[in-house]
Amino acid sequence: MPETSSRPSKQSVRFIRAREAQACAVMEDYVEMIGDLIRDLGEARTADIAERMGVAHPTATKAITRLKREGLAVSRPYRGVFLTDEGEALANRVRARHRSVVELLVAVGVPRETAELDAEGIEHHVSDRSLEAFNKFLANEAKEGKD
Amino acid sequence: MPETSSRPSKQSVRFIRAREAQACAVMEDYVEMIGDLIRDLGEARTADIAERMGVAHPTATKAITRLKREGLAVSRPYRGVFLTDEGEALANRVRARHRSVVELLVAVGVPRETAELDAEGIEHHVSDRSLEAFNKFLANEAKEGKD
DNA sequence: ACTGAAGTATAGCCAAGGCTAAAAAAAATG
DNA sequence: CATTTTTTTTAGCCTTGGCTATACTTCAGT
Repeated sequence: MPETSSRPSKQSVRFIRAREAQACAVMEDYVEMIGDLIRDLGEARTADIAERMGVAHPTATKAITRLKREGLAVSRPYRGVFLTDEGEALANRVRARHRSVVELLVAVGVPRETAELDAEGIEHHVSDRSLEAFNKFLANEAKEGKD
Repeated sequence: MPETSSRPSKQSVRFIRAREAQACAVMEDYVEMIGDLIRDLGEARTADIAERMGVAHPTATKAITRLKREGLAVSRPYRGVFLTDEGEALANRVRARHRSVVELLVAVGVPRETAELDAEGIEHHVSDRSLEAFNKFLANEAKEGKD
């Protein structure tokens, strides 16, 4: 992995970071989706993955190949896809983060339906630091609502 | 064995939407950056654009080519880049949205520095609907803080 | 006015992530 | 048990957005 730049300017850091986050986004989405399918249907089939992700079947197959290469999933030809422990851990992290993002958006006044749509893109760029702040904010809201 | 394959997936919509938003993200970033450079330095040169975006010069050149094709910018070879009216309008929209996202993150408790970093990726997925909610929330915060 | 240093553009490579069309394997049906 | 239908994979193409190396302008300093 070659260094991106010998001396990144201060302004450039955030763009580089955003690009890195984006590079993980698709993998995160597939892993979460596979986790959902296994939970709901007992297995994740290529056709279902593709259909729910809104892509053509071959696109899903390619993504699964990358997932396997990254050690996040396993599968045998013409059989369902399953997550490794690492993949499952990622899926759970992603799912939790997704929920928090949706809830935060709703909490600040975004209509739930819009929140669900926007969260899909937003979530991949929410750092642990921001996520922590979101959860704290939500916990506080819940407490105040109770009084 | 539940027969699930006949059900058309509504979930795919949000992924398709997120992909569309992502496709605009790079263009939006370059347009905003060019606007900033023109404002700060009077012109936007390729080297400065590349340096601030954190990419190699040819990558910036390619992006500028796409911007010109989309009617967002104009330039003559070996000369600076300038925005069309459309490009300038986009830059202003993007800049305002960026500011709102940062302020919202700060308002819910994200440290300012983290907010600046995360906002860069998040902003491209914030719909007009969400943006409206953000601004309303911020205006309300400001008012309550004043009392 | 020349020459060398900056700055800019082009050529060509790569991987990701879309697509369609076609082949291959598995499953279902007569 | 053969045949058809469904599902999955493979092959091959495209664009985006990175990169390096090289070529071409422009500009500045003698």
